Amino acid sequence: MWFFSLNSRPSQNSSNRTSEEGRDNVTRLSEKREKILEGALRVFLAQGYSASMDAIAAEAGVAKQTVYSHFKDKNSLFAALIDRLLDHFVSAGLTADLLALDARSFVRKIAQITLSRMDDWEYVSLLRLIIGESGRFPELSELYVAHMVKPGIEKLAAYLRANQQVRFSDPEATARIIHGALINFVILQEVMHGKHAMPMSRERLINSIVDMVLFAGEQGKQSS
Amino acid sequence: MWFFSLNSRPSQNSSNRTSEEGRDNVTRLSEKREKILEGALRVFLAQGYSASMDAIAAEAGVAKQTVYSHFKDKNSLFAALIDRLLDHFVSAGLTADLLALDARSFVRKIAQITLSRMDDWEYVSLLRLIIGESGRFPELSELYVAHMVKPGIEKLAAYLRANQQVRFSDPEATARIIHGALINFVILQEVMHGKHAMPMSRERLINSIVDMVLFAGEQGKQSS
DNA sequence: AGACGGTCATACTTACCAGTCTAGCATGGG
DNA sequence: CCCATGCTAGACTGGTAAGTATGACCGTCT
Repeated sequence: MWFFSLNSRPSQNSSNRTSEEGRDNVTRLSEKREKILEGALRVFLAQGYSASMDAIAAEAGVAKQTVYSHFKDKNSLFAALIDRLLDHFVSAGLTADLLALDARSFVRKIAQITLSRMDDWEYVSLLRLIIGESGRFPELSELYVAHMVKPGIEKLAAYLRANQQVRFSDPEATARIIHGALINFVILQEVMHGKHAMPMSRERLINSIVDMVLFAGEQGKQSS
Repeated sequence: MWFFSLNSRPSQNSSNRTSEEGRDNVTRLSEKREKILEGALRVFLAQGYSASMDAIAAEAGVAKQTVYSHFKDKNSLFAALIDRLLDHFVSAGLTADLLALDARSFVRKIAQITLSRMDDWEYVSLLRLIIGESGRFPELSELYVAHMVKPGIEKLAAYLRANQQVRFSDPEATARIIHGALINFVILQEVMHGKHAMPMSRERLINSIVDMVLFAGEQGKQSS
């Protein structure tokens, strides 16, 4: 039905910004576009795809016509926003310096980073939105999987596989278990509002994950 | 805003079915109600809460007025349906005979049961619906957590805690890890359509979970 | 000054949807 | 036979939303 870009990055519009001197003009153009995207972000994340274009325009402090002059229709705006959000959260992935850590610290750090997103209203709402719309907009969740989940799990698996201290019999599956335990904690506690019904501290979960993974990895070794 | 029942179980309607001889009448009443609920099930699960009452009536093969004669409004119908669905899936929980199994078989069995629901379109759609509407209808996800997740995790934790063969340092957290790894697998593969982008067999995940949990549990013991 | 382009407010068109209303049809019980 | 009850089809009301159209405003470039 429709299509998400990502990868195809026209930066702003396909308009010709050859000379840097057109800055004044282009800047103002981008400013509106930016305001629209920020308004759309708040409204879409709060109300889901059913949010009205009037509400978005109002939230952005912009006339509805302006929204339609920057984005073809609702789908385009939505797609542009999701692209942007995925881009944003993808950049906050695991960096090179983590790879130098020992296995125990590495897993702990990954877990802490993943769970720290629980506090990010935008992340929690994005998760809810993507899962919720995954029926109507499969491309959306596929994009999420391809750009956020798959790379994350693969990097984690690659680390586990390459690690010399500990031998993992199935690094890919182990990576999925770690990722699943963490993301599901976010979904359960924040997305599904389970933190009151079944509270648990992040540290407690992290400690258990670290212990479990490390013990499992030591199956062939003798270590205290 | 509105309210889900569950617990208040009027079985069918609160109507008096004292004598089995009123069957003819009541049966026909229930038949319509049943048809409506089945239609609503298909349409709500496929399209989300935004599905139209006309579509539901059409799918149920029933006049719209009939829908409104059995259910006050859209919310009531939706609530009744969710109650019904939660009821249905809750009953398929872990039974007593599982508790007799040794730890390894127990965890494996739990995992198999949980993952077997991946094939159930209704379950996958319900998961998507509940998460997706958890912003607009927090009661919905809280009900899900209270009636399906919490009991499941608590039973699992209770088994782990009581188990004599293996010592778990934190059974509750361990139960959450197992549950998270499993449910997240369902969400990733089926709800978010990730099975093509990142395929993995259930058996492989189950084996890793079982190994991981059992090794972790053996930390204080010497067993092959 | 005049043309242009982006923006704004507002109104409009078209479509959909929740919930109601009406009038007719079928059946079963008195 | 008649009436009550549940059902049906379809029209209707009121409200909301996507997307378009209009006309006015304003800074910039020529």
